Amino acid sequence: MALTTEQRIRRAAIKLFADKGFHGTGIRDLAQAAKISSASLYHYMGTKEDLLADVMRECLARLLRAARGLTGEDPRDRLAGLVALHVLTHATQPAETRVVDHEVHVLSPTVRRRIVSLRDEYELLWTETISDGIRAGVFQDAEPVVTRLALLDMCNGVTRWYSPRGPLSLEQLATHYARLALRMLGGPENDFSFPVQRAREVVSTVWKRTL
Amino acid sequence: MALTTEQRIRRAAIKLFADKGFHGTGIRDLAQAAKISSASLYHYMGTKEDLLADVMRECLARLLRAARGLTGEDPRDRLAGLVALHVLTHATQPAETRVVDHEVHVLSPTVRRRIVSLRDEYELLWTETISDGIRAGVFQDAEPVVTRLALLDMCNGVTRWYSPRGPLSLEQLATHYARLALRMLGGPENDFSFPVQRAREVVSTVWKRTL
Amino acid sequence: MALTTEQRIRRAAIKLFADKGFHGTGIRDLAQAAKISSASLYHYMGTKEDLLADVMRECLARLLRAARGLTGEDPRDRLAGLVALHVLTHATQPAETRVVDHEVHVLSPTVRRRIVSLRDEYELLWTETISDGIRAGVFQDAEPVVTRLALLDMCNGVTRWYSPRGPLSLEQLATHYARLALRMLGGPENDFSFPVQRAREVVSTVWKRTL
Amino acid sequence: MALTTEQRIRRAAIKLFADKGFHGTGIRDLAQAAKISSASLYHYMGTKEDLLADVMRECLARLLRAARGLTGEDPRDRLAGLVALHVLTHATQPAETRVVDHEVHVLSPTVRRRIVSLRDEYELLWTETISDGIRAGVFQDAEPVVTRLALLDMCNGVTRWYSPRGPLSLEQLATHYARLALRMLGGPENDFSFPVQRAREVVSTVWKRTL
DNA sequence: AATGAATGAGAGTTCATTCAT
DNA sequence: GATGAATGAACTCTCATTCAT
Repeated sequence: MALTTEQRIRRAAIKLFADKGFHGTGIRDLAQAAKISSASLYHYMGTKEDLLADVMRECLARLLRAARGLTGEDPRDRLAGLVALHVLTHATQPAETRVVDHEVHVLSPTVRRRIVSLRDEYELLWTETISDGIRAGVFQDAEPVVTRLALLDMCNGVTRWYSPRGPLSLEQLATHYARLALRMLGGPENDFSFPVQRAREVVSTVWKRTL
Repeated sequence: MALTTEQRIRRAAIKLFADKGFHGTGIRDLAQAAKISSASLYHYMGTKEDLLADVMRECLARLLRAARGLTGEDPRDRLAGLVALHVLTHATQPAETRVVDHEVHVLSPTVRRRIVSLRDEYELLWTETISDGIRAGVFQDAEPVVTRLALLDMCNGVTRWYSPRGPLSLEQLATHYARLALRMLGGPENDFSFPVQRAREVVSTVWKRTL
Repeated sequence: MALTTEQRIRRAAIKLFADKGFHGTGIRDLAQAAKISSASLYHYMGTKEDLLADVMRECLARLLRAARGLTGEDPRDRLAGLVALHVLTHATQPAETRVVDHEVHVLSPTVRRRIVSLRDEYELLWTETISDGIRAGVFQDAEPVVTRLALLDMCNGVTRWYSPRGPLSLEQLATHYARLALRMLGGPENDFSFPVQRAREVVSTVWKRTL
Repeated sequence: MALTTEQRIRRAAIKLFADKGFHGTGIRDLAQAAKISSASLYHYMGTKEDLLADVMRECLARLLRAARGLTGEDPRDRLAGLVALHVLTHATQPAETRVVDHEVHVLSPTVRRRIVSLRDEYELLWTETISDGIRAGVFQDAEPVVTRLALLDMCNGVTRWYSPRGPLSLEQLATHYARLALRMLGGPENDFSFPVQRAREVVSTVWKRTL
């Protein structure tokens, strides 16, 4: 049940990149945290940038998979689900999400493109949901593109401050954010039947396997 | 009217720290961008960290000054004003705000404390405004602390994507965000009389002098 | 039989610190003299100061070990032995002794304390020997503390000028200094039976292994 | 009565070179201690090395002048005088003598030659005195050259440890060293009539004017 | 007489990475 | 599979010195 060397490296990378940033983390820091020599790191990874990209890719892939796992015909339910998923992911995987959200700019252009396109794929789900809602008349918003960005930025922020030891449970957090989102889109705030508990399970499943 | 050396250094620092991050920016990069030798940099600054802290301090001070310049009895107007100010600042000073928002973690504890306390002072204005609105019954929100964080995160995001060459004018942007904010706080979205134009002037004035 | 890298570094440090002083010796000088890159130096040492401290510690430890290896009941013989040992060490290991004698002041307080305490341990042997001699009535001296300092300073000087190609053999040098010391302490100059040859062997043994 | 700028610079140089060594003292340290800007330093001195050489030259010149001022037909008296003078100088001008004794090796060859030749001139007085004593039969020593070196090294050491707040007065110190010297040269220790008080006056006179 | 501004060179140290073992 | 050894390049920062004002 002990972690494999590869997993230890990824865990170390996530923690350190999240805490000190990519440029603030040295190869020796990684090696020490992963309990191997710095030379041995290079058996398991390409360059330091490759390690970062791998971590990002895997995290985004999981988020995307989770989001795709969401069903629901009603756009309000789908949006509430996306928000809950996103918020819960950021609340329970703060290190991973910090890396994904904050370190894109250090990637070289080629690598960055691949990561960003994954992110775009994910954001497309939000875009579609919002469009569907507007088309169906359940959302009112004059600037859906901007609102989508505002929603995502708002939800991303959770990674920076949420603490399970704080006053809010994960359920309360997710529910509150879902309400905020619906309000932002001009819908009655409680008009969604998405079971937040369901989002927790999805997040939990997707992140069960050690990265 | 040409920039002084000190100003060139600050401009260079803001641009480079914003683009490549603090750790991603070398002292030689700064020197080159400021068109002096790297040794000369040290005539005008202490350490690289001092330079970062100076920039952050000045930016936050200006934001705080602008926010304090806002008047308005009605909490809805005050909130709309804060949002407009924040969003316009992030839209028109993207480099400065990126540095302030993203590089706090590289500061050493002592320096960080001073910067964070400035930020706290600023956020207190938001907290008070929201409280006032709830007390006055014009806002409805069960989690005002969380909502304040959500609001700020949402507005911070603007720095990452807004482009004056995009479809939205600054006025439209600010107005839209003010509406979103009011919606989030359970108020009728158009129920504010804050003149966005006024916020533009404040921002413009505060940032007129070269940093 | 070739020197290891670690030994080459120590030899280089001793030679250069002795010739040009600690501050006068650059890390690149050390690297060049040790025939490795300056980055590689840091595989084998901590900081430049650590390297200096290591060298000093080892040299003092050897001197101390040699001095403790001296026997002799008669204080005159013991003093003659200490003088011979000290002088021969300074004559045959001029670089090492110069470093130990001249570079203490560059050490940071913490490190300095450790080095000085080693030196104090060594000087205690001299203090005890002089006290014994006075108590036994074979030495006459009104200021034994000062005289001990004078003796040590006198013997330290040898490192600066002795040359094996000069007119004095090591035996003559050691014998002469032993006589001077006994004269200083008011004893008949030839009244000691310490075999200088014995001191040579001790010194030789202690310094046989490459530092 | 305040010091001139030139004097402040010299005092600063002496103090700092003595405390931290030539290489350990920066031009900015000197400027700060002399209370002028580092650029202004260069109005009063040539290079940093020139400053060191000037200080050394002046110190040695004063020592030489003092030594030449000594009279006395009897070699014992003359030797006692030289020792007293040397020891008192080192006890009362510790910073100056430390610089002169410890920093010769940082001088470039050309400059060093001039300094060393001054030193040689001074040491010649010792050599002659010892020779005279041997020729006159009042000294017995088989290795007068070595003994002269031993004497000087012994006396130089005083600069490192003498404190006016210690148990020895300057008179006691000088008298003790004179005795040690005479013992080393095989003369009866008290067989000298040189008034140590006289040496104090000479030293005092020579160093009255601020360097 | 005095100095702020400026700099090329170099300081000690760490960087990510490679490779022989 | 693992690592000690090695390095060129780069790091932040300080050096002694010059010069226009």
